[in-house]
Amino acid sequence: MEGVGGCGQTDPMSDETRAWVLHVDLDQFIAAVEVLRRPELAGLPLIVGGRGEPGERAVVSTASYEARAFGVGSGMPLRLAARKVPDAVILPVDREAYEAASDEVTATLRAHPGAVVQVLGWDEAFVGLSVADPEASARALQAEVLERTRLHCSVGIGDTLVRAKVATGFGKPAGMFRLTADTWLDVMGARPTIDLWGVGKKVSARLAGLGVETVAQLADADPAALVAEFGPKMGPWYRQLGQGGGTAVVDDTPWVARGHSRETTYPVDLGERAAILAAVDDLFDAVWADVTGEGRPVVGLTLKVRYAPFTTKVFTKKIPATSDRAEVAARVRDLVDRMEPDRAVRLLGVRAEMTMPEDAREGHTPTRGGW
DNA sequence: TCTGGGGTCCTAGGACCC
DNA sequence: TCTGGGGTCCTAGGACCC
Repeated sequence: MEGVGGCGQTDPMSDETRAWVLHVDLDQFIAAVEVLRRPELAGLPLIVGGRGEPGERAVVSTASYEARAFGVGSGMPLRLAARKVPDAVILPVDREAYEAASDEVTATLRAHPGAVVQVLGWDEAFVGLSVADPEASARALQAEVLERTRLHCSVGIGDTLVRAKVATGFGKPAGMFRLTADTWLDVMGARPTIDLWGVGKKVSARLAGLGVETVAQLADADPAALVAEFGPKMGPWYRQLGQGGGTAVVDDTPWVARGHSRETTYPVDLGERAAILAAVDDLFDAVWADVTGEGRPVVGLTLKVRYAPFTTKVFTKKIPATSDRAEVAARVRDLVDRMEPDRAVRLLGVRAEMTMPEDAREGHTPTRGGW
């Protein structure tokens, strides 16, 4: 991969064919899907979240640009968002509609000649391509997605997954941006570490405690200090992240879920044990349906409890692999018995972990989250 | 402001074994 | 006797992502 006859410098506009990572990210995905099926909403402040009731215990999934202008963003309590934008159109989350639109986009990307596609979520994917002109490929992908789904997307172009993912932010909306080893520190070096994919509030604060404030400082941080603070895996990983490094290989291994879960925040806190047991049974029914759909035995269970107002406890239990519903239900009941009695419950969650097939996602990218 | 739901992966500490 | 060291498994908690 060294430049043939090169003198150490690579021409950023070289016409040499090489492997590129393109990160395709749909703009305002959920709001855009809603506008497609209800064109009269175009141009209105639109908020999607929960069951679409402004007073409920829920948060904003997506806000349109018009609503964002009022200071509404993802993750904000729906109640607060409704107060900020009294005229907003508030819609319930419609997972099936978004999944259907998402599948269309994925199919479009996969149909692109030579594309290796790794889906990250409803509205984004990595596309691996060996080409000479990645911007031309990005334009082509945008046109193909727009033609088939009427949705706009932005594209980040990089020589690693991390650089492609970060680049996308500079291409929004509906544009593209290239970020490589040559340009990474020029563009990102002076920015705070929290701008990195995988660094949140807690980690950026701990980094600041080590005197590491910027991406450039993280890229050059003392490896031993990072290991001491974050452990043998995450320490080296954060340093590499500061350099925009990591894998350049887009992995299209089919997704295999490790588990399934359901959780519910109740509009009114649960007090009676009978009500709690009934609620856990409902959650378990839904989880069991997902698990049996996979056809793999259950090997672990988790019960999540939020006692009002906001103390969360998690109880976990490994169990011998089984596909016997009554058996698993009995183990769930064991976990319920660990709950503190006589405490009001605001949230309950049930999760089941399944056996993993051999070699599934083996050696996959050390990134975390829903992908 | 008062905090959803569905995921993944990492780390620390204790138990247990050799 | 009054003390090792390593490995593995399990549980609980934390952090992050979309």
